[in-house]
Amino acid sequence: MVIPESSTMPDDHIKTPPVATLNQTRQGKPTLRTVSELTGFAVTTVSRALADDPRIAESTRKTVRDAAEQIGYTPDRAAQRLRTGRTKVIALLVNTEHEFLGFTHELVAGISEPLQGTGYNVIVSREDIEGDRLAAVRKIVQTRSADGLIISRTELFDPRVRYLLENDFPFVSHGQTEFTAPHPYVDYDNEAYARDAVRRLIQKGRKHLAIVLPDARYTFSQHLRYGFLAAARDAGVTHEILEGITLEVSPEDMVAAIEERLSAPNPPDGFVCVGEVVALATLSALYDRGIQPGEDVDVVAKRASPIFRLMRPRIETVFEDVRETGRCIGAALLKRMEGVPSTELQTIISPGEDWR
Amino acid sequence: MVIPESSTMPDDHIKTPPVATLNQTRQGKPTLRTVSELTGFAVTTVSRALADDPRIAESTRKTVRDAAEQIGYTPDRAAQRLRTGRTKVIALLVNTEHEFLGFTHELVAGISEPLQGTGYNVIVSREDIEGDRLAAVRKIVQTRSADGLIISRTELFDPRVRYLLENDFPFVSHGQTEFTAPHPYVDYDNEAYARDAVRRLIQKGRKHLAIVLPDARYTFSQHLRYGFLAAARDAGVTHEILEGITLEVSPEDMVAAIEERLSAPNPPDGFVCVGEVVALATLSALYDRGIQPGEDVDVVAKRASPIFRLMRPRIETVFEDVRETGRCIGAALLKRMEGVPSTELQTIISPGEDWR
DNA sequence: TCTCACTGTTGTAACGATTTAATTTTTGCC
DNA sequence: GGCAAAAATTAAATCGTTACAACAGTGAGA
Repeated sequence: MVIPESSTMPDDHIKTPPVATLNQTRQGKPTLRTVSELTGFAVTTVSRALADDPRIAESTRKTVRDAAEQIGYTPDRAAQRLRTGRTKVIALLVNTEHEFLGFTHELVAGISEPLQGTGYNVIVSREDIEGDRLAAVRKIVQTRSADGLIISRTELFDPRVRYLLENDFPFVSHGQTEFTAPHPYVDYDNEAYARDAVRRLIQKGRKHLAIVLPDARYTFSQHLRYGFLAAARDAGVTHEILEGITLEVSPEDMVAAIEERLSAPNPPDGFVCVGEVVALATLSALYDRGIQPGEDVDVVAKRASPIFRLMRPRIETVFEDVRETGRCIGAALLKRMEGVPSTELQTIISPGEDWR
Repeated sequence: MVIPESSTMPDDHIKTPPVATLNQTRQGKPTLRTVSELTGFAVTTVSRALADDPRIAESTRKTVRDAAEQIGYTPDRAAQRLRTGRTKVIALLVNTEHEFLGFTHELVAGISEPLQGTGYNVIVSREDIEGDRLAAVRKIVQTRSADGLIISRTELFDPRVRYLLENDFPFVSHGQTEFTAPHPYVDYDNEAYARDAVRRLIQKGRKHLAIVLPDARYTFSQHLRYGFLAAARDAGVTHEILEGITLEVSPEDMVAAIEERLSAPNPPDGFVCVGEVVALATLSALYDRGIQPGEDVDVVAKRASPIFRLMRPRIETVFEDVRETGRCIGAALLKRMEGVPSTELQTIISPGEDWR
C-alpha cells in the first residue's frame, strides 16, 4: 500500500500511481478501493472525501475527487443500498386498465425532470395485480423496494394513503383525500375546471348542461361534481349528471349512452367533458345524430394531450399540463424525503388560461 | 443456536422457535439468518434450500420453504445484487419529446406482463439527455445499472445497437436494423401496413395517394416508404411522399403543410396515415378545406390507441397492438438474458385483420 | 513538561446475500 | 466391523459501501 510521505499532500500522488498493483474488479469497474490505492488514502477517507465530509481536509477532498474523476469512478448502487438502506428508487404505480391518453408518458417525463442528477430512478409498477390497489403499495413498503412512492386516482379516504401515513412512508399522491392528517399531493383544480366549463357553456347560451363523471369513489369525481352542480345551480340553468355511465366504461358504451340520452326527451345542449375519450364519444354521438357542435349544442373538454388542438369541428378546450404535474410531484417527493413537512408540499394546479 | 435434536427432522422445529433470541434486522425484516435461526440450519443451507438446490435434501428444502413462508421472508434485492452482480432491473429508454399517443403506457403495461413473478422491475429512463441517444445507453451499460435494455425507434445502422452488440449487453429493440449481426427485436410490419393501406385506398377508387413519413433516419420510415411506393407503383396509381414535413413536426405545422398540398394543383385523394396525430391532422386539413372524407377523399390510419374507434366521420383503421408488442419485447428480453440465441428472438407483428 | 482539545486520518465491522472449499454424516460394500 | 464414496451440511470469504471507534499528530494553556 502507498503511504503519503508527508503531511502535506504532494500533487504527484495521481501522477505516479502503482498501476501494476491496482485493484481491478471483476468487471474492471473502479471501486472505492481502486481510488484508495491510486491516491494512497484509506477507503474510508476516500468515501468521506467524495461525500464532501468536512472532517476531511479540503486538499485531500480535491485530490480524491480528481482521482475518482480521472478513472471514472461511480459508486456501486447495490453496495450503497445494502449499506444505507436507501434504494435511490422511486416507484410510480400505474393502472394498466385505464389511462387518460398519453398521461403515463407525460407524467413520467415530468417526474424525471427534477430527479435529474439526484441519482434517483423511476420504476413503473402496475398497481392492479389482483385488482387490489393496496396490495401493490404494501409490497413496496414492506420490502422497502423504493424510497418513495407516487400514487394516482385517489379516493376520498384512500386506504393506500392511510397505510402510507401509518407507516410513515414518503409518498406523493396525484389527487387529494379527505383525511385530517396532511400528506403531500399534487392535484389539478377540477372544481375550477368544471365551474369554468359551465360558465363557458352558459356564455354560449346553453340552457341544459350535462357531464359524465368518473367513478364516484375517486376524489376528483367529487370535485368535478361539486363544481359542476354549484356553477350550474348558481347560474340557474338546468343540468344533469349522465347516469349509468362513468369515465371508465368502454368508448363504445359511452357513445351509446350519450346517444340514448340525446334521443330521449329534453336532451342537454351543453356538455362538460373530463377527458379526451369522453369528448370524442360525445362528438361521435352528436355526429351520429346529425347534430353539429357549435350550432345547436356546445362541448367543452379538458385537454391533456396535444390532439385536441387538431379536432374539427373545433371545440373549447382547457389545458391540463400533465408534464408540469409530474414535475411538481417529483419535486415534492424529493422534498418529502428530505424531511420537508407535508403541509408545505401540497399543490393545486389551476386550469390554464388558454381557452380557445 | 438451536441444533436439530435428531437426524429425522421433527415438525415442531417451526412450532417451537426460540423467539426471544431471533435475529431481528433494523427494520424487523426477516433475513436468511432469521430463517436459519428459526429452522436450525445454517445460512448457506437456507440459501440453497430456497434456491431449490438439489444438493440439499428435499425434506430440508420443504422445512426451510415453509419457515420462510411463515415469517414472510423475501430476499434483499440489494444484497443479491451486490453479491451476484445481477440487478433484476430492465431499463426502458423513452424519448420524452415525441411519442405516439398512449404508446409508453401500453408498452410498459405489455412489458410488465411476462415479467410478473420473475422479480424484474422496469425503470423508465429518458434517452434524450443532451440529445445524445447513445449516451443514455452507454451510461447504463458502463454502470451496469440494469440487466437488460429496451430501445425503440431504431435507425438503419443504429449506433446504440452497434454499441450494445459490441459490449454483448442484453437488449431488445423495438424496430429492426440493417446490421449483419443478428440481434433480438420486435417490430410491427410497417411495410405490410403501407401495402394494405394502399390496397384499401385503391379499392375505394382512389387514384392519387399520399403519405407523411417519419424522419428518414428511422428504419420504420424506410419500411413504410418502400411498402407505400412498391404497392402504389404495382397498382399503377400516381403517388407522392409529402415533402417538407415528417411525423415529428408539430401538429399545427402538419395541418398547414397538408392543407397547402391540398390547395396546390393535382391534390392527392387518398392518404396513408402512420399515427393518430397525422390522421387527425389530415382530417383537420380536409375539414378546413371543406372536403368530406369518404366522399371525395379517403383516409386510412394506423390505430394504436382506442380513440379512433370513436372518430367521426369513420375512417378505415388498422390496429397496431402496442401492448402485445410490449409483451413480446419483455418475453424476448427474458429469453435473451437466459441465453437464447438472438436469431430466435426476432418477431415481426403483422397488421391485424380488423379493418372497418 | 504534561494534559487537553482538536484535526485529519485509518482499521474494522457491519449490511444480507451467494459461492467456494471444507467438514460432517450417511450409505454401500467387502 | 471397517473404510471409501456419496450425500448433506456448514464455515468462511466475498461483493462495495458506510458507520463506529480508535489513533496519531499539532498547537495551546497551565
